[in-house]
Amino acid sequence: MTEAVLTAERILDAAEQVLRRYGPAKTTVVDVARALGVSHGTIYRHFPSKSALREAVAARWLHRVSEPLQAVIADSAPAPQRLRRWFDTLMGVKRRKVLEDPELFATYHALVEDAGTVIQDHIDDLVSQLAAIIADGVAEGTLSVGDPQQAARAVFQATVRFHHPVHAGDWQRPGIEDDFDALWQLIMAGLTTGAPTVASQHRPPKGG
Amino acid sequence: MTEAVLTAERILDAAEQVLRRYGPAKTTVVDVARALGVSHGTIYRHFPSKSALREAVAARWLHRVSEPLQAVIADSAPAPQRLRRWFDTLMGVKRRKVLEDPELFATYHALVEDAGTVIQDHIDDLVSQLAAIIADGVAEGTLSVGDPQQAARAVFQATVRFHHPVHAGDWQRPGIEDDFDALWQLIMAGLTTGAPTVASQHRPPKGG
DNA sequence: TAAATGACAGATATTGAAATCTGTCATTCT
DNA sequence: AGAATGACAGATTTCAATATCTGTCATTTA
Repeated sequence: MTEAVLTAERILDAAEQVLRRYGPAKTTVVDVARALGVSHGTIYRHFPSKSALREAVAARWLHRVSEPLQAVIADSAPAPQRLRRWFDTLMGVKRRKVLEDPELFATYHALVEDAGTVIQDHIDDLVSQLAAIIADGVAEGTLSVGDPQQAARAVFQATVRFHHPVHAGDWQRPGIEDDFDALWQLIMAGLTTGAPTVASQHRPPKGG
Repeated sequence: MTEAVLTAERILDAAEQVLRRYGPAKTTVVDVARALGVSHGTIYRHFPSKSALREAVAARWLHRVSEPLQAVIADSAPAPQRLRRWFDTLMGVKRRKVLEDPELFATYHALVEDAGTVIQDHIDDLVSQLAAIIADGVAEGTLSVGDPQQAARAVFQATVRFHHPVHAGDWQRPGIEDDFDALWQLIMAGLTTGAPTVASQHRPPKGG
């Protein structure tokens, strides 16, 4: 029946299908193998363990999130507009995913949660994209910050509620768009003030 | 043995003890009653249901968080300092709780999670406190924002990663203090720029 | 008579035996 | 030979029988 050679890619496709159907808790390697019409031992020729397979699925999913954002960076609009569009795109993609299929979204979130370094790599990627836009803004004079990399991290953290999956429940609330607009106003004000590079101006007491 | 009259307060005390010992999943009304040396039916004369009891425990816990922050507001220092101290206090309290007894922290977090309106009330309380400080700052000329209430909401959201319990895992990471300093710098820059009152300067496309 | 009890019904949780899963590897297939 | 298989051991999960829990209320206690 299935003529094509068995590749890691095909296994990932099958794994996605099965995960979509059974969810992250019930999906087994045997299920994935059955979906492909092979024995489960064969899967282990391509992935060293079940969790490696899950990680690969998670990584591919995250890549699908970060890829469309590259297009925004390539754009020639001024940095402030691109920055806003970058977030609108990021939030739009995630929001759409939750609304369309909350269960599937939860599935991928669970996958990512115990996927080792995959999340951190993804976040680093996103922050780098932000830093690139902010650096452009500094170059063209539309933004004014000391250290674009640091500013990018700060902006990413400030917006956590609007893109981190644990807050997905909030994304359907009524006032959420106004909330983001208010936050955006604060952030843009902060990014156009010409902040110094050095970090700490006042340290909290350390001991417990 | 136990001479004192049975009050709601005493039940809450006992419930806390039992929760501390058994965790939120294993704690039963029977356990709480046993700890007090009464029958479980008696508990229901003071609380209409188990979840009402849990809510009351959660509310009391949250109150213990928001109360010490009132002292910061009463202080006479300039608003920017008070604002920073307010956050240092809030984050300090939470951080200490997680470090001292992560399991107990998780217990209370679970309690609060399914405690109905209790969380929202608590957040509203905190944001009001922030708004008060920011309004003072505007009055004394050390801060400059259009709408203190809106600014307070924005600041609270921007700092979510540093006080929302779902992010507690991050609080022990090495760079966390620098992260907050960078964010704080952005926020303070935003709060001293004299932003307009109206919210939206550019709306994202709505449809999916 | 106001507060507390404890037996009860229906709902929920625990438990341990049986079934299934993961990961390995000697063997089979092409 | 290189790829795939499937039986196997130990770990994990399922499932149904059993026990416990929640919330009520007629009765007891002080």
